Amino acid sequence: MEKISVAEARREDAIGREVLLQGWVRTRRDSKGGFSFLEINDGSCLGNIQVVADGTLPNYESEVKRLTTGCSVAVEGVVRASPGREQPTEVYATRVTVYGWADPETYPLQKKRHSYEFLRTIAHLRPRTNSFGAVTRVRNAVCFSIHRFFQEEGFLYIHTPIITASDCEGAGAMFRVTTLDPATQQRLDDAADFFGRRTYLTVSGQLEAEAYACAVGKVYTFGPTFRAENSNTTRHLAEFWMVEPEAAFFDLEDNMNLAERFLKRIFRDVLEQCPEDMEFFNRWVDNTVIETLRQIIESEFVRLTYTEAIEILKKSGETFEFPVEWGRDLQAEHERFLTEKHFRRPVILTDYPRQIKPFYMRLNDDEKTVRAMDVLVPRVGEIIGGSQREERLDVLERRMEEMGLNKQNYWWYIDLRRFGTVPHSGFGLGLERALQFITGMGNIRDVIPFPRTPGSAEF
RNA sequence: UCCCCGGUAGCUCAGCAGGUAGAGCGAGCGGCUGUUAACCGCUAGGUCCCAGGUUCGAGCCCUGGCCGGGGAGCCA
Repeated sequence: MEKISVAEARREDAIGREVLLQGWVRTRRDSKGGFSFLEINDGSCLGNIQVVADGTLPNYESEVKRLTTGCSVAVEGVVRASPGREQPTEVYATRVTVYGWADPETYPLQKKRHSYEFLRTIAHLRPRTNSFGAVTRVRNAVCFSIHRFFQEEGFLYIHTPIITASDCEGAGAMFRVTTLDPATQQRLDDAADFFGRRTYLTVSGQLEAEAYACAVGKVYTFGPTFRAENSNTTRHLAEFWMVEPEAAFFDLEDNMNLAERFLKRIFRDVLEQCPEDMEFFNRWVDNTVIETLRQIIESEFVRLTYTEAIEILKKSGETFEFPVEWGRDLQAEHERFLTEKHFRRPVILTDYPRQIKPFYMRLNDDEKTVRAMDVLVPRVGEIIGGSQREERLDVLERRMEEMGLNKQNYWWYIDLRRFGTVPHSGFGLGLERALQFITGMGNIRDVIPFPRTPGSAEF
């Protein structure tokens, strides 16, 4: 008797083996022929294993026939070829043990489809559904693929701080971190606080990653980031996961090549590793996701400058709600036009006007634009944002002054240019945005286990 | 934060020109079947989001909240 997963038991090479299966009942169908069918799922794959529980089991009447959706069980039995059409194998049970019951009168999950809105209110139980099981497996595959890609490319995985005193300017509002009690201390005294200064949850590990890139060459961070923006959309979370590679001696060209290789690698891996889950998304969520990913893997990303994009938008003849004008940031509608209508594939925009980008991006010789790059994809919009960093001490300091930043707060960052400075580049990928794109899920709250959004931190 | 839309049974929703609450699914029970979103019958189940107001009478109209969804801005 060996303990195996549902995924293993569903494979034909399991036929004939005596096994132990453990999982949760999805549904039970009785046959008055004196036996029951149990569908068992353990999360190892999308599909269930069909268990045939015969009436001769000692606990058949007392327990097996009382099993309902959500009950947890152990099944010992033999894997056989299934005469049914829906599954290659089934398990003929020699023993069924109940771990825990799930009162059908109060158990919220039924064996029919639920709305995502409802499932969000039971985020602790929604991983037991097909949809969220699939999201969970795809998310895992993507994370693994991210690590594999960077490891193979020679990047070192580094850990940048979660609690930070530095503001990666332009990245949005921050959460304060303090041990002071606002109820008893009317005015929060930074010097008296735990760290002796004002601290926040990180909005980006980029600045710290640059320090390591400027020492060990190629690095990446992959961790949680926090934004206190009061934005309520299908594409924003207050807590999300971000991948941020940073590489010394990389110019923007190298950076774009890395980003393109990176995305293609993730998409290819997910199609390979999670075919069943991807079929599920393609069937029930968005019937274009698989084809879209395949096309992207095959095609080359379009690359053009911000200035060229403005020209295309102006000549498009489209009527936009927001005006298209050089020097203004592109709106969601503009990005969508480029990726969904004009090019119909991912687009990398580069060389944005300096005034709409942060201080650390490298200034071009025209003095008007910076070496920024945004990777835009259909439906989701900006999925990657990055740049070649400003490595020239004098230019960096000048730009900080222009933007009214206090240079003392960035003394260590400036040091990286003062001592042995090198050209370097990096970018950030929002993990959940990538997952939205891959799975077709419409709301970012449904691709992270326990979403944090303004006014909502249950669970 | 702004603009729309919504909140009725466990879930998804319907509800008439304001007249006192319904369906499907789910659940319970029974029937039938190597079944597979099973099928057939019966039964139970509701502070119609909350608080005011108008009215003989409010799920429906008005006011103010709360919650959810979509879009926008900001961004990843």
